[in-house]
Amino acid sequence: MTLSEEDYIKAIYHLGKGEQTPVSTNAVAEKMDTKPSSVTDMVKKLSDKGVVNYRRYKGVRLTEYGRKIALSIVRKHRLWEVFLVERLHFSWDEVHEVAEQLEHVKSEKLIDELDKHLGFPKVDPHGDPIPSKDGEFKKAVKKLLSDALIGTNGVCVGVKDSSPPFLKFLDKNKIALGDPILVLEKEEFDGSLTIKINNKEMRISEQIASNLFVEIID
Amino acid sequence: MTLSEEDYIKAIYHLGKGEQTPVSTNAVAEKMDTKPSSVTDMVKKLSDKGVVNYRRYKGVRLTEYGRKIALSIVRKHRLWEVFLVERLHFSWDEVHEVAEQLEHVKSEKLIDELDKHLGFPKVDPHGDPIPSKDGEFKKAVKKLLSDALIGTNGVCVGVKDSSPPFLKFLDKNKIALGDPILVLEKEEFDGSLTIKINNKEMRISEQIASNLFVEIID
DNA sequence: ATAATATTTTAGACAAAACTAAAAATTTGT
DNA sequence: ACAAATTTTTAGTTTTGTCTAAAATATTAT
Ligand SMILES: [Mn+2]
Ligand SMILES: [Mn+2]
Ligand SMILES: [Mn+2]
Ligand SMILES: [Mn+2]
Repeated sequence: MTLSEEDYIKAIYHLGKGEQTPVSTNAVAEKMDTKPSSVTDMVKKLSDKGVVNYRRYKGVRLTEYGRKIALSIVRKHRLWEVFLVERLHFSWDEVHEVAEQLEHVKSEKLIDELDKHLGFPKVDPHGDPIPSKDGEFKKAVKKLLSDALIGTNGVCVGVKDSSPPFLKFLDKNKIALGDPILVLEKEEFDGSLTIKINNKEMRISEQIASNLFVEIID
Repeated sequence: MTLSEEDYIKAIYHLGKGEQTPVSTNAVAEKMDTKPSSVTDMVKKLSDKGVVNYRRYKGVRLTEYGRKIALSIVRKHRLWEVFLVERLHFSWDEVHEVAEQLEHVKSEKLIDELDKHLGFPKVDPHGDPIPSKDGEFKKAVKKLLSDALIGTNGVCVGVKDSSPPFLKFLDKNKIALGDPILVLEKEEFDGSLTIKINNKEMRISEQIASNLFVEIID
């Protein structure tokens, strides 16, 4: 697979979360920052290669083969992110761009040794699970903080939005993965929450809460 | 610079060892495993970009700017090689192909942190010097073992040929960088040498000797 | 149901990087 | 010096991945 093909495969994978439903041409174009016509061209090529199922005007879905490829790229992306943060002192808002390049380096030995070197991590710096060599990975049992009821006791385990602005906001407010969170209050009017995190009370907007994953520990 | 441009720049740099003399189109084509006509096209483009000086039929030379770029690519290549060998258990004959890809990853922070992480190594696994961030590096005072006189006492510090077959041969014969070497005999007829290495006497062909660098310690 | 709107595809063009075949310039041999 | 051989460049294609503009299809609203 070429670099470009790999990026398309990854985009289709991420957009097709739930799997079954086909992904629209426009959605791919938006995510990849290209034009829909370019997506159509590429999708035809990927279809010829057996990577996706495609019927015109009906959207596109990864085949089993395509899913394998997607998972291997995601695995590489996330392992590199762990490496950058844990070994090279990158902060979690700086890794994405570099991992975007590193994920395309071709060498099975490289990625297996990297995995071993890092102690077979299960999640990346944003709390996203790292697929194993054979493409398996557990869908973590996490829910959005914005969906948690008052009194919920949990641990912060991931972010939905991993854009630098959001991650920097969390850093600034000393919210990190692994932190225990208790939901104290929920404002009906704007959905904002009062939480206790690291023994400190703070109020966060619904926009923040809907981008933070927690694992409930009841 | 694109990946392809970077590979051309690196090739021109390596071919132009002594600096001054221009590099021929055919030489670049051979090294890059492409056709001379492709080289001509690329060299024109690099000339437009100010990376090389080019006059048709007269060959090509890197500009000062081009040399900077070349050194930064060589730096990345060699630092990654060190990483692969020292941290990921690659052997020295496996690293080149992967470093060939990693050298193109764009991130100044990445390479500076990698350098730090590795303890600012001075040479790569083949004994080749690693340029510093600002493009300086010492031309090691090494000479070919085949040029050494009888009685010479030295340390093996590098290889001229770093192809897997040669490196594997050295491994098999327990010859490694850092090993002390004493030249015992030199056969007039075929140029072969009898050397003492690691307290063991062995005979090596002139072809081997002419691809091993030693630093003399007299 | 039909018109308006939005989405998707097709057709045609372009830039990057490669190739082949032929022409031009240089180098070599006598 | 001049012919032969070699090297290098030019001209014309090809492939990959992109784009714009226009046509086709699907969706939504009246
Ligand atoms: Mn990518
Ligand atoms: Mn991530
Ligand atoms: Mn390369
Ligand atoms: Mn090397």
